[in-house]
Amino acid sequence: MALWLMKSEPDVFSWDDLVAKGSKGEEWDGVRNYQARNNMKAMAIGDRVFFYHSNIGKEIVGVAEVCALAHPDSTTDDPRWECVDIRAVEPLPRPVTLAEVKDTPELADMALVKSMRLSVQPVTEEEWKIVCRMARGD
DNA sequence: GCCAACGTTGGC
DNA sequence: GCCAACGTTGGC
Repeated sequence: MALWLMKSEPDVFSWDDLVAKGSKGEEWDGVRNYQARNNMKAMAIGDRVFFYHSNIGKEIVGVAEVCALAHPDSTTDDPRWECVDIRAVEPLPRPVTLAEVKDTPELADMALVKSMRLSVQPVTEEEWKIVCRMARGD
């Protein structure tokens, strides 16, 4: 099972919006970046995804999972763009902010810091564990 | 709201 | 195929 992080501006689509979609989840449409799309094409059902609020909050707020493999993006006729569906699994006990990630030397290589503008990015197992630990507050 | 970073587009 | 122009993302 692979691990990922997806960004959303919460005033457009927030964690609460995803929770409200329930077990059917939501199509992650609108991505128009090849690297982000390639990451989605590499996803498998059940892959875990950190849900990150960009712009407002700038924090990782919850864990979601992939519930549909990459399929054509329904918001465009352009066959290049595909997307997966994700659904909420659980909120983090406490959000982990971008500032905290930046203050954590072990997370200096996270794509969140290094590839700031990439909206769908891989997360290593190590990074995942560290963020989860921070979210628990230990 | 500004602007730096960076990806994409299009002229040559 | 290069690179300047342009558009978008996202932190501040």
